[in-house]
Amino acid sequence: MARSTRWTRQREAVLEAIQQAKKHLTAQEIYHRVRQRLPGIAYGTVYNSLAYLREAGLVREVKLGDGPVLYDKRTDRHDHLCCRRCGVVLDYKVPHLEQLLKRVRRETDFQVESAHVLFEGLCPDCQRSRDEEEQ
Amino acid sequence: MARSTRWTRQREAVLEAIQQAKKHLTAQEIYHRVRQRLPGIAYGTVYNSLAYLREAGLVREVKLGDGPVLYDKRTDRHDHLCCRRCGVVLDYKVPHLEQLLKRVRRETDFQVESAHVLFEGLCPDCQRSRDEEEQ
DNA sequence: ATGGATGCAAACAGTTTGCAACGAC
DNA sequence: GTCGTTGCAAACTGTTTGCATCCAT
Repeated sequence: MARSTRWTRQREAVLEAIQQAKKHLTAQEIYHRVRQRLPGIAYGTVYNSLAYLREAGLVREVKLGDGPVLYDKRTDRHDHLCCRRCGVVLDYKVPHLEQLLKRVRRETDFQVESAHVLFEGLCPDCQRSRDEEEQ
Repeated sequence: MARSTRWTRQREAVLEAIQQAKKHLTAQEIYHRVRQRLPGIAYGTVYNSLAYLREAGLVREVKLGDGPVLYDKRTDRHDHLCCRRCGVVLDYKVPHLEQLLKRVRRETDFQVESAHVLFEGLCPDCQRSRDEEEQ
């Protein structure tokens, strides 16, 4: 239970890196981007900042099962599509998820609080690449 | 692309450990259980066996985002409930998932092939523990 | 007898931790 | 001035890899 209070240049820079990115970033990618503004920042500080920002509800973690955790500027509940060939990640919000949660609560003894849905398949680019290879 | 062909004592023992377990096992748990039958087996061999069994469709990996991969004797498509307090994992099959896949295919450019749903909440035991603490 | 699988150990990736020095409050 | 945060490095967990030996075919 960290009782984090201080707003530092490092935390600000990490938050901005995530908010300015056009895609979901790994801690490593954040580290390299933030280093251009704060060349002295340490890896540990990036992780510390990410934990702080997550607890503060300013960013969200995305865990895909494979590879490192991704950091997402979008903080509302949503789901993801992941390309099994190139790994690109897109947002997608499963509709009426609350209905499914109610159903699971009814059918099981679990007090279900949330759900994460991960779709896997081929992104548009990789569909094209595969089509070309097959010709 | 490994072209695995040989059925060894080690692979048989790893498969049986998974099939006899009443819960999903980590590689470490499998290692310790198999060691009672084959005391000489190496960690690397457990991982090798698990990769073989997964490719052969005899076991399934369960990735919960946190912690090590779990191995599941159930090989049909299904989903999981995970307790956020004690980590216990239960199976649950989301109904009509194919309908949702079709919808996602329609609404996105992705060629969606599969989905994994992870529900989080409190298992019955942890609901009880929490109720006691609050009294 | 062949070469895929094993046992062992070292390497690896991602993340966390310990601690003295620093800086936000 | 306090004490939470930083930078640095070492530790840690889970998994993969390299290689000589072994054994399933």
